[in-house]
Amino acid sequence: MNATSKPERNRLSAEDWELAALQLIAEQGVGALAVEALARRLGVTKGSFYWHFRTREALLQATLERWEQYGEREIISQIELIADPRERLPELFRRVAHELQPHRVYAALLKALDHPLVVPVMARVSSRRTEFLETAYRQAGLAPADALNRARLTYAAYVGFLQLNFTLGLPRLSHDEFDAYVEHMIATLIPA
Amino acid sequence: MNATSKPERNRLSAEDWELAALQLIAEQGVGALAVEALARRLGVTKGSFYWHFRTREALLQATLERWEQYGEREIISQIELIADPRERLPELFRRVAHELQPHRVYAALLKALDHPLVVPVMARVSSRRTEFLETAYRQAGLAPADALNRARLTYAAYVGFLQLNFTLGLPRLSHDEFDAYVEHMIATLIPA
DNA sequence: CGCAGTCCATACTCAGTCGTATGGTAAGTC
DNA sequence: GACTTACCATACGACTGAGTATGGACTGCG
Repeated sequence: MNATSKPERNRLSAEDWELAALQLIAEQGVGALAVEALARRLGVTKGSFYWHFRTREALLQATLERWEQYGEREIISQIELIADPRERLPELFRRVAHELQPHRVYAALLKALDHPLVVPVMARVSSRRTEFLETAYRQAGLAPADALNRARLTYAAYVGFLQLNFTLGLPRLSHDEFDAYVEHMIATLIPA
Repeated sequence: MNATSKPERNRLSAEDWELAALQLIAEQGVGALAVEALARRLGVTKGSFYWHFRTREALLQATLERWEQYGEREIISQIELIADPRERLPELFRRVAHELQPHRVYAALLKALDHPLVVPVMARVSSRRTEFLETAYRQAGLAPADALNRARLTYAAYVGFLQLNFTLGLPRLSHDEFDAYVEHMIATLIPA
């Protein structure tokens, strides 16, 4: 983290390509992940790329794996430290609502679900998160069957919100409106 | 509707191309909408296509417009006939849950939100539906501010469900599980 | 019958992108 | 100081898919 941040005249590593690929995906989607375009972004040519990766798909695969591993567990592990189980879900909602960059990547990957490589990754990540929600709902007092469906509903609402207000830029919520929406979600989805 | 249904040796019209394009989008997404592939599907060559449309984008545009106009208003108009306003939302949920083909198209379009042509169409359709939900929630007794947020939450849950269980094929719900999920949605989102 | 308009086939051009082949340069290593 | 290794540039081949040019076939109409 000391000298490889800036795109100066440094040599590149495979990790640099993966990070740049993830950023490009967040900005323009998986479809825009072209080898030469990414090389131009990094100030080099294709020759560099094909030294680090065997193919374009290999880069995408490595990038997705990196995202799947490093993308989660910051929030989830913090939430589990909260003592009162009934306080975890509201706190989770509010913390997630204040993120930004992780949602960008996730939203970009949602738009790339026609690509066979991203489907299993998104399936694993989404089901893990849903399972986390399910246990949280159970700890909050919901019956097992209700907890499962409530977790599905909650995560579906999250995904749909990303598509509608993030990708689609639909209602263009103001900051206050967004906060009110989050509080409405909490009041509606979380058992009192 | 008498002789233009079957793909026999008939001549084609622009409408035939648009309908075939919509079906192909529903099956394989917008990215798979290629001129020659669609021509093979219809049993002709590109020469036919470029007589009816100036470009590939023109076909996509026309197809999206057709979908936007003819895609809705079947269910919505039927729902408005229900006398008791408090019965409309549960009935809407259950009817929508029993559809299939419209969801296919909508889900395919959700995956194509990186294409600039589909964004405004999806924005219009989605906001119209959300507004319909908002008035329904108001008629069901919710306060205006709550009705708006509840409508957003409901439609986001719908969109997210499509992505997760349709496109992603996530939990692979059985028929009974799906019905239970719908009833859980009704119990959670609709005021008693 | 002949002609014009409609619809389609064939054969191209052109641009974008993946992947390869090969040579070049800077930094270490003995 | 020669030699290896890591990284990159350049040039090329091949494929894919959009769009064009042009001619042929069928149909209705005078």
